[in-house]
Amino acid sequence: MTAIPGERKYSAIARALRDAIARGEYPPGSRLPGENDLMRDWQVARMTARQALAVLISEGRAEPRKGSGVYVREFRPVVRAGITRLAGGWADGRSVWSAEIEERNLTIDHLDVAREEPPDRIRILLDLPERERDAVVRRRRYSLDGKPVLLSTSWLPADIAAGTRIEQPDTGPGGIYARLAEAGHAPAQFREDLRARMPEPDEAKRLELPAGTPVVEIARIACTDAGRIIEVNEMTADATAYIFRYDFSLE
Amino acid sequence: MTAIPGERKYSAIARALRDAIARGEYPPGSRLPGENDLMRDWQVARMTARQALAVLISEGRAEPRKGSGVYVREFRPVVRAGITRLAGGWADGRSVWSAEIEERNLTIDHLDVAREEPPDRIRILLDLPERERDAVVRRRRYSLDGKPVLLSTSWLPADIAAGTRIEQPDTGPGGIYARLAEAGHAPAQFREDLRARMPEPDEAKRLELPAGTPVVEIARIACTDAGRIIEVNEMTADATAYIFRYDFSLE
DNA sequence: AAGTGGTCTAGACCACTGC
DNA sequence: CAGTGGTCTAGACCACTTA
Repeated sequence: MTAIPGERKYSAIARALRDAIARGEYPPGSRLPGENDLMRDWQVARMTARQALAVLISEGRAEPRKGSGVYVREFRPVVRAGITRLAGGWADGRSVWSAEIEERNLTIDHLDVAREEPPDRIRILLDLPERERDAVVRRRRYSLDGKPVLLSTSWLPADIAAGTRIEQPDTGPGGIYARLAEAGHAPAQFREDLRARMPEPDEAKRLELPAGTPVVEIARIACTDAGRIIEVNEMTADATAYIFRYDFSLE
Repeated sequence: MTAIPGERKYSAIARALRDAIARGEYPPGSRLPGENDLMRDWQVARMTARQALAVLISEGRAEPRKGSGVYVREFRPVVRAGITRLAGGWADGRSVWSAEIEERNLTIDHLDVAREEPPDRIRILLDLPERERDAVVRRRRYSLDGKPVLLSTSWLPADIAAGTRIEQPDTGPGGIYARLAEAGHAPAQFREDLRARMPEPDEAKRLELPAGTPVVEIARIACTDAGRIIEVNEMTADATAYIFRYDFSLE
């Protein structure tokens, strides 16, 4: 414990805990000293001990569980491959981060399909005609080993998707892109825009996110050869659950 | 102000402020009611008012300035195109988010080049020989309109890069990739792995991040046709400053 | 039933900002 | 110099988890 002149009490406590975690004294999943422990060990008031723990929580290093304690968080991300179009010669699995090789159980939790008038930003992209402002919307929630990790909302023009298997829960082999191709609107180009931010309160609830967990928002646009946008898919992912991978080769 | 049964005081205050921001009552950059205002208006103790403001701050919606007030945050991201290999027909600028069209001033703040022994994860990827464990490392900091937004650390094998213009601050036209190509190690494939997390304390300092700001970590690997990894670039970006864009076409 | 974190009060002093 | 957010104390009651 090296003292830093002028350092705040809560900050010194937080730093001591952070260092102890880094040294492996509190492995992932283990319980940290609680408010009462810190009050006793450091001779501080309750709110000061709480503030120290709040630092680690907001850094995403610890997770409070009501009535139980504050625990060191575990990170076990899966790789989501955004592009997989490799010319070979690329040794797979090469990553700076310890990626998950073992099998994980990624399932679809919730699925509903409807016809709705989309929000403005979607309507403009899909270029919906005046007489038909509705679109087909597919909403999904994905869970990884039982924990929700991804919310996905996919919009398609009704004049293409309505009445097809795209409006069924099970879209058949090849999914919606195969169905779009059969309907003469084969997707040819994709764009994914990513950004990270802190979650909205309702996203935090639906993804069961502890404090200090950002989300990654992905907007995927699919486009035909003719330049028509045939799908807009907005996704919100638990940032701690995913590594987003993009591979590309020159020629 | 709709009451929610059982809702906590701080939560109700936070929700009221959040809704007021959403309604435009407090535009980006404006000052929110302070601790003293909230204590008076809601008849609560100081810590309760603080907690309400802390909710908005940790959500990334507000930013405290010592001695001045709590302010609504502004978001003006730029688009970073990870891949730009378009077959045409793609109407550019199509995005779900209001992207920045206007010119922004992205500059390199800091730049230093050195020869160092890299950390293990890098050494393994670069497959450095036993007799030469050093690598050439280029560290950069980028600022957008004067605010630091990106830290970049690029590692290259010394047996390729040492003594070349890659070790100069100015690498010449085409940058390091052109120099690598001239040396017979043209990059042919790239991989970018992205993940979002809360910043380390020193990253928060170097990027001048207010609380509630995640960072995006990007690990970029460049590889020759022969399958040799010739560069590993680790970047840390202010998540509020960037939209990461990946375009790709089938065939 | 004991221990835990979550909320809340009513004070206090400090450093910093902006007029 | 007045107002602001930042830190800190010493209490209190509550809902929840765990044994």
